[in-house]
Amino acid sequence: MKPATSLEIAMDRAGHRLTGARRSVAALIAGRDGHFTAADLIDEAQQLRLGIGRATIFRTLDVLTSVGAVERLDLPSGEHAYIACEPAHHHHVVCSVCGRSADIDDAGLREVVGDIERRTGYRIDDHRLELFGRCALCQSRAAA
Amino acid sequence: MKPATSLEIAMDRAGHRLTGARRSVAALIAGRDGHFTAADLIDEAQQLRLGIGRATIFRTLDVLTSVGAVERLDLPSGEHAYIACEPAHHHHVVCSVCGRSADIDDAGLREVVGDIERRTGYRIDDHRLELFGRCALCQSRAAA
DNA sequence: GCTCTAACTGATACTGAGTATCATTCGAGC
DNA sequence: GCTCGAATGATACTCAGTATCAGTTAGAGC
Repeated sequence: MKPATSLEIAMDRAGHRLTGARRSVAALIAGRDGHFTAADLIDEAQQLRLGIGRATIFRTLDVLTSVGAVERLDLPSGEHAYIACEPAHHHHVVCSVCGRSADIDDAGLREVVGDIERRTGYRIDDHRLELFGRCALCQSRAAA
Repeated sequence: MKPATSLEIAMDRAGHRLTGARRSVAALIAGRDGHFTAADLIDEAQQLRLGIGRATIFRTLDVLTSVGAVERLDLPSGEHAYIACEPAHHHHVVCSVCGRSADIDDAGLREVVGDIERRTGYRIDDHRLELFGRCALCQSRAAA
């Protein structure tokens, strides 16, 4: 079988098999707009009677994360959520009302990190910036 | 009883009682250099036979977090760790070798956030920046 | 198309973090 | 000292995530 969605392509390229279960999970993720938790997918799979095991969903999320097609983020509540995205270094702005998110590139953060390295003496290998707020739509809805 | 450490002062100020258990937990935290997990504290309390329950340690960490004397951070591994710090908005650089951390102030991030707001249309209420790398000491050790 | 095999699967059991409950204890204001 | 509500430890629970394992399947090589 040939890969169809970008999630499937990403798994295929990395040498992972394209099984029925993985396609189903990819489709569930592709049908989502904002971020989602593993529990969300498990619930949905159960409701749709896809016959996919809990463990398989976790495993598929791991694969997609390692491939870079999905990124894990930590909500302020401490929950672990996932989000489908392009496999390049970037960050997310998450709307705390509707859950939708937008990708942002480095946005001048590289300079900030360089400045911090200079001031602290640390050599920084990795960083995560997560932003939480309200998207334009939810703002105008609240104003109305 | 009068509060002694800064952690105790923070709890006292916010109107929380200074109990024996809370003092013990505060002492455990004060005796730590870098970040730590709830499990670390529970283990240590058990080894020292302090007679503090698991639940109490979680509750005390909650109190300290709500008071701002301790901050929760998410390690790249997905673990939840805590770190004692000043109750002002700032970020952390965490050494992935020794676990020690340094506080950093806004470091020009405010401008980056403002820029992102302009470009995405989001109104950003909250942000988290976490940096992981190696501290100066661990770098020179690795070089030797 | 058929065969073969390692990768993958679902079911199940397990672990470990964090929460809820509840009778008992205790800090601190009077 | 007394009082009372906040805090406690023990216990049981929930829920996310992992380990195991026998059975299944994708897809490469023929």
